Amino acid sequence: MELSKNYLPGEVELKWYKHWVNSGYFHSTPNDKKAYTVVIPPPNVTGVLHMGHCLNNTIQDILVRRARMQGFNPCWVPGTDHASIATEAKVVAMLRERGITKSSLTRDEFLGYAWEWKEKYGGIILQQLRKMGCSLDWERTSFTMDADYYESVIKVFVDLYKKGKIYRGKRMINWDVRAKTALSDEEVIHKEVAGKIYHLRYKLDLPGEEYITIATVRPETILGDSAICVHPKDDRYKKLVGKFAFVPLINRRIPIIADDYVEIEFGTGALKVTPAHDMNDFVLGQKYNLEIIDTMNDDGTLSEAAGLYIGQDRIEVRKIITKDLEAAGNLVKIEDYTHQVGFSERTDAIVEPRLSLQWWVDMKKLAAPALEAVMSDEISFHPAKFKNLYRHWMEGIKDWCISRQLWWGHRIPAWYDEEGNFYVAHNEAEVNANHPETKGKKLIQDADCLDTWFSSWLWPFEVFKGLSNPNNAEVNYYYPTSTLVTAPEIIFFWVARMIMAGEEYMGKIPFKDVYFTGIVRDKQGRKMSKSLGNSPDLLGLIDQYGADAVRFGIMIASPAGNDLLFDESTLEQGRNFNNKLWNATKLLKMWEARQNKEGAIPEDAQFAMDWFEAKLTTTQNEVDEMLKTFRLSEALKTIYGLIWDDFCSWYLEWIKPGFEQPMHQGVYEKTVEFYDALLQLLHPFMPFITEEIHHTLKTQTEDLCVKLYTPTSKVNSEVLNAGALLQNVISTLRDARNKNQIKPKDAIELHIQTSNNAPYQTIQNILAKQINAATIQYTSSAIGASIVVALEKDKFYIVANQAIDTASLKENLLKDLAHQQGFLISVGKKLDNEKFVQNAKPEVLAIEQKKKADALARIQTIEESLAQLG
RNA sequence: GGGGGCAUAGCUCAGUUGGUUUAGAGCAUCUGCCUUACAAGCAGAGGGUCCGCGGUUCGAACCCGUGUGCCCCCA
Repeated sequence: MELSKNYLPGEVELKWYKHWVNSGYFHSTPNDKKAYTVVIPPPNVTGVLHMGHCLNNTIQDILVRRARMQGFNPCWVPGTDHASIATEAKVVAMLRERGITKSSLTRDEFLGYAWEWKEKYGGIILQQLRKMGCSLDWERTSFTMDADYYESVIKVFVDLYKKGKIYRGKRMINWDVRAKTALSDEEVIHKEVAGKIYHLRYKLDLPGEEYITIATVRPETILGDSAICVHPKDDRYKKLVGKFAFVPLINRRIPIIADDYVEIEFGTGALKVTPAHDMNDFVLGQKYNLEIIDTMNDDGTLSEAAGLYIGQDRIEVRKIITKDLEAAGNLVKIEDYTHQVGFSERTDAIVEPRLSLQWWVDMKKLAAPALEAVMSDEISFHPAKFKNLYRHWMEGIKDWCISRQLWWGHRIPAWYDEEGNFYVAHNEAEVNANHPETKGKKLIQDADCLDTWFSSWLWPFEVFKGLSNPNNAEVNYYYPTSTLVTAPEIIFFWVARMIMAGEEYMGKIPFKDVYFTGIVRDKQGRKMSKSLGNSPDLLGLIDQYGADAVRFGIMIASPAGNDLLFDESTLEQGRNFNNKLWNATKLLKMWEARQNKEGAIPEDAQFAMDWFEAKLTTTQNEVDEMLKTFRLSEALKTIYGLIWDDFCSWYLEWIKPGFEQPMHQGVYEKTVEFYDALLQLLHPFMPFITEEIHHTLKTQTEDLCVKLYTPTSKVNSEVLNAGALLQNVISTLRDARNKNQIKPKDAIELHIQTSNNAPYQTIQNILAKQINAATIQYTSSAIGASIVVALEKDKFYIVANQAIDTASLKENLLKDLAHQQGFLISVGKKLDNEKFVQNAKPEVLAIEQKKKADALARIQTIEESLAQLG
């Protein structure tokens, strides 16, 4: 079979993915092997594959494939998240295109459209993961709104409510006026905004025309003021505390109070308190039992309670009220002022603090064991630096607002009667059963849904029906899972909460290791986002470079624990690496056809084989260690170097027969064996090409995908040293050739002056081939008219058909000499220091003494060479 | 405002309990080669005040303090 000039990934990838799935390699069922379980961080059902997914899922696939080849029973569970806000937004947009408004539909009608959308467009991302080669168990695809899953979410709500860990409370929440929904703090994006600060004077309830001036960035909220607050130590206002003032325009009488929350230096030092429309003012209001006047409707327009501007949007009102205040003589001045304003992550509307009845989870009770699990390293974070962040957050944890004013999601299982009583239960029948007084009464279920994270925190066990079918064989086998791979930005949204849910419902932590990936940024270091348009088209890249190259490119640029600066050039590097592998295959296929079975294996080939065997084993052990500690990028770099440099550039060249000469069968077979071992090592990172070449090399009895790693043998370090010496000599002599402008085609004669010929004799055939030497001889004295090179204690004389540039030779030797002498001085300083000799460990002392001896020997060699040059 | 992190070659990063030859790799750069696997390649080279300052130590890229500059999270 003729192999193509370059590697062509397209068909190969399709072919093998299909084969792997059809062979059932990715499907797992409990057996007597040890489980290695990974649950995918479920992408939004609306999602399309982006660079973040690519990184995240490549890492998971590497871990899972490696586990498979190590003899574990790996189970990687795919699935999607119903993503209530994002999906509802998509469905609303789809309906708008069809000329339907959400408000014209009943809840059931809307959900009908939503499911229709989900079935049609949802989960595209799962198809895309296949293109990347992800070895997911597709027979286990889960969705956070599957029937069983849905029931479990409800079960958890009811259970936590019964345990007193869920409560209903009027609290300040972030309100998205456009989506008319509550947002969690994490869904609010704070941005610096250039605004104005308004100084307004309030008439005091005292005889005469006296005023107090406050500063505010939100003049439209004065209609909801219930107090003015000053600092108790502020001399300007001390006499006013306990007195009253009138809110401008509406003349409501409000008290002047004192609290050290107020900053004396800020603004005028007097703060208007509007408990219904500011988080901090709300706290003050609670403390001083102030009236709460909610002046805003859920769409951001002013309410009846405002008294003025009813029905107009708060942003418009700001302009109008400013004019009216000015006309009324209450506006003192306006200054420019830059401050932080919260925007909705989803709709970009300015978020309004608003009082609302919401459902909350009391987090303090859940957080304690989850904090302990990470602090005690029962769960290990990689990199460990995230432990600090986690601790800080968990120690200051706030209650979790879990209700969302949406229809797509898990509906809150609470029912209200007409008197305003409410009952939490799994369903209405249960309410009637538990509360006989409700029978016959009209009950209405809470209209709101639960926060999406309230379902995803059950993911690691509910994908195995750990809650809907407790103690089933699967959850007992697969849970706790092994490793969670996720982005650091959802450490609180998701990771922390999964730990809590795991402890609460399974009585066990949900995973042993958490690997936090970096954030994918563009070349300029900007986070990739839709709005910036700096996100490349991943499927296009896969088409262009192949999935293996994309996986390579993204992994080689992903230092453990750091962000990844995505640059397409690493994909090119990946493609080139594919091609390198392909060409090595072509070389081996050529040798396969030219085998010679006669005679013994040549001595130099035997040396090369022994050396590579040792090198391979050493590297396999290194890679093993790196993967154990999640240094994936480093592991890939190591494998890349082993294949490109050690195998292709050194080993294959060392065993390469002369022009059109045969290759000894023993050497050929060993080399195929080596190559296969390399492919196996690389397979988790680049699954497609490795599988393809594995089968191209020879007829195989099993696929690489499921081929078990064999334990490594002991390393012969002596042969490793001999190989390193050979490489060093070759490089040094090639450098000398280059510097003296000896053309690659021109053969040289080499004379070696050494006190010990033996190490050179074993490698001399390889050496001759590698530096294009016609002859290699040993000498005990200097060779005239030659290029002299000093290496360690030995000297090399190159005789070439070429004029010798003594000046540049001398220059090189002098440079080397200066370096060695400088080194000698630094070593000498240490050894001459009595305190060093007294305090240093004996082995350190020995090393320093050896350094000194080596430096002296090298200096002598160089000086002798210089002397010979005259 | 509170908290966390980072700073080593042009770029991206290694550098494990302080001593492993006056710091390593990949990419990029430069020089020479179209050498029968590979120019998507081969061979070789150059390139660093380990952010500044101070301290601990016989010895600091590494430990401590401080300054500067970047990044992230929360308010």
